[in-house]
Amino acid sequence: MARTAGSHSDITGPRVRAAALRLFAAGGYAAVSMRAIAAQVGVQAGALYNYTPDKQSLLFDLMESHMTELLAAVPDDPDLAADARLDAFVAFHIRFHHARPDAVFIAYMELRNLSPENFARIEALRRAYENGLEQILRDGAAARVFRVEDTKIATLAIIAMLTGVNTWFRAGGRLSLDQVTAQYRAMVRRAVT
Amino acid sequence: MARTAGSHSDITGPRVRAAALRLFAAGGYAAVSMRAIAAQVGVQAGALYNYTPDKQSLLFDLMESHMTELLAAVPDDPDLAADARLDAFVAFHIRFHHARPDAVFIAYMELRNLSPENFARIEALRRAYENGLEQILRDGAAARVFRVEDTKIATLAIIAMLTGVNTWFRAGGRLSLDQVTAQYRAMVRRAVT
DNA sequence: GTCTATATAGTGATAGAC
DNA sequence: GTCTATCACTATATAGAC
Repeated sequence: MARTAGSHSDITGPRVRAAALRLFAAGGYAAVSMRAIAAQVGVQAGALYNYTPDKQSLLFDLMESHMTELLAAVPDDPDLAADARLDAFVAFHIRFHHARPDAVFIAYMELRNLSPENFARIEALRRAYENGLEQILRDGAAARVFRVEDTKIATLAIIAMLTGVNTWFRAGGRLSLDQVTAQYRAMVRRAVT
Repeated sequence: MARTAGSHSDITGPRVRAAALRLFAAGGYAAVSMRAIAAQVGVQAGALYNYTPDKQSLLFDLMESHMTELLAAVPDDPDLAADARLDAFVAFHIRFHHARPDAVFIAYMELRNLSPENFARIEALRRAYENGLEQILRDGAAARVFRVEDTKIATLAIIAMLTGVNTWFRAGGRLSLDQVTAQYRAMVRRAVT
């Protein structure tokens, strides 16, 4: 612990990321200044550059972390029946995204602010996630559990439908998240059966 | 036609709106400068203020026009059977949105850049559109043509699913828009039946 | 209606003291 | 690691000539 007085990189770094996440989600990447992020953290703007080489890297890191966590957390047990795997995917997607509204919002809204190389990396992660669902649909179609004309279209349709929950669901409303999940599970199942 | 020489408001106005629509969709409202819009139109930045009081009004006008056109164009014949009305809604939504990718993108992505009053006006239009679909689902449920646990959730799920087509469909690809529409129609029908 | 010029304020990023 | 100070730009919006 021979740490220099005033050294707070272990705490300030996460705080910079947290502030950027919140502000980018609320106001949009282009509309948020480095000074605004610094003010949230409680430092001067120049200090931020100890934690990120530039503003765009900050955005990319947030998006990459989100996508990596998503891929690490998505459950899939190929030994289960396809309909059970689909149910599990639906429940997971809704719950995971509900827990991270800011990261989800950024991951969908700020893609155009990434450099071409960074954009490609995020897109690859997103596609890997989609492929997980598509494999479930394919296996289910092969086992004649599902009836899906085109698994790619069904994949995109289901993900768009599920992600949409984030735009309107608020805890404490008319329905609980479990109730909402149950209804989406039923709609998704019927859509592919 | 006693028009002053150099007066082009009848042609410049629409060109300002078209340029703003394109640039806002491509780069995001906050990242697009009035100078960039002016350059696209072929005038100096100051001249834009003959057509809009400020940048934000330009955004609002684009969004309001889009939503008004959407509401004016959506077909619904209450005398038809509910399933036929739903099919017509699906086909309309996909086609209308496909024809206006920039306006659709802006309407979903730039809501946070509206003033509270303007935001409320756009939201009201959006809700009116949703209500049109919900009424179809309600009528179908009452007639026992549909089985929908919660018509509000089903409405939001269907619209999210259909709007998602804009994020990936490109003409000239593996499937035609009609083929895509047919598959979404089938999935939507099954989801509520 | 469009131009040029400008007021006023903000931007991302860097240098060097401590 | 954080600060202050600053560079080099860019922003929206307006004033007044034409």
